[in-house]
Amino acid sequence: MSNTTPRRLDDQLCFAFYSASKKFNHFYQDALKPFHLTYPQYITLLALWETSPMTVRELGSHLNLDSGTLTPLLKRLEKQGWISRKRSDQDERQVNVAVTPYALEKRDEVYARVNNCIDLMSFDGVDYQTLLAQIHQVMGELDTISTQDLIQEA
Amino acid sequence: MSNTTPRRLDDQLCFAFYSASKKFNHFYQDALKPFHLTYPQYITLLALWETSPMTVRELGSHLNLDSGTLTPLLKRLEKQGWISRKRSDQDERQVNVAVTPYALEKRDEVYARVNNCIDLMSFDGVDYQTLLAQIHQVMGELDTISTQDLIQEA
DNA sequence: AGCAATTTAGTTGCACACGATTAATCCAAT
DNA sequence: ATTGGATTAATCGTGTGCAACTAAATTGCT
Repeated sequence: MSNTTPRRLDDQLCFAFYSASKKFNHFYQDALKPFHLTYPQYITLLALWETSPMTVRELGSHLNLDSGTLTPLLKRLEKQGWISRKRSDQDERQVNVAVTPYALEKRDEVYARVNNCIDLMSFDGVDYQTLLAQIHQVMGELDTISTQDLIQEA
Repeated sequence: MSNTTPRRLDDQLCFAFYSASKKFNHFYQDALKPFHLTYPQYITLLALWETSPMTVRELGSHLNLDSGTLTPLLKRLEKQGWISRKRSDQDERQVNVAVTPYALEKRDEVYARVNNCIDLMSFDGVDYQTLLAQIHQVMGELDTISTQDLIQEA
């Protein structure tokens, strides 16, 4: 109850992630412009190029997105011909999402475009693995904080 | 044109920022629940607690947000009594955004709540300054890539 | 078998985020 | 003094992101 100084550093850490995420999003938006894909749509396709078909739930647990986000996103991808959605015969609650032949045909082109754009960057002073590990550690820490902990002092 | 392998590592870096940003957002959403503030609203107030008044443009350049995002956000903050919006007399194009007495009164309480929630985390294995520096370096690299570079090979 | 609890995807409502456009205002150069 | 260009905030349209809820289907328990 005594600490009334803004945590500049911690705020900066969150703000850094917030800003970096937006910048990356913008970067991919430009890189993927030839395909009319957004970053969330791109990572959805990435997951499906690796494993297809997947149910909406499986996709969601890979991408950390719920059906409220995925359903409209998948409808847009379907409309543009990248994926198909079909209710499972075995369990009619599930919807199987699969890449289309068009998506398979375009896959290498998308990979090449993204790789070429990434090549424009030079991560010289960046220790890639350490950075990734630290981010994961921060995320792990965020996961350990339960909503309960936060609520109890509200 | 030859590299058709997905850049798992780079995708992972972007995805790590993307995921961490969402987790942080959720963390602050919970922490700020007693005040009915979102994270973007909170950083807007942080900026204004430091400098008030500011024009929408000045706020936007601090937070990297444009008027399309800020105008509705500021209207919500105004409606809830945190800020005031008044068109400048000197230059009627500008709108001066200022914290209200209510916001000043609540400031320390918000700081304390955020600090208490951050205290729940332990950034043990994390070298805070190095992490921040690396994130800034990545952001700097993203800034150097101009849209032109990305467009030319589209 | 029958029914309650669970699971799944979809829907709704709200809040960003941003590109593109618009309207009002200011400024600068004639 | 006018006017053309620049600046500023607001607006519009699209696309997430998520909490809360709904409807349908499945599972589990007796």
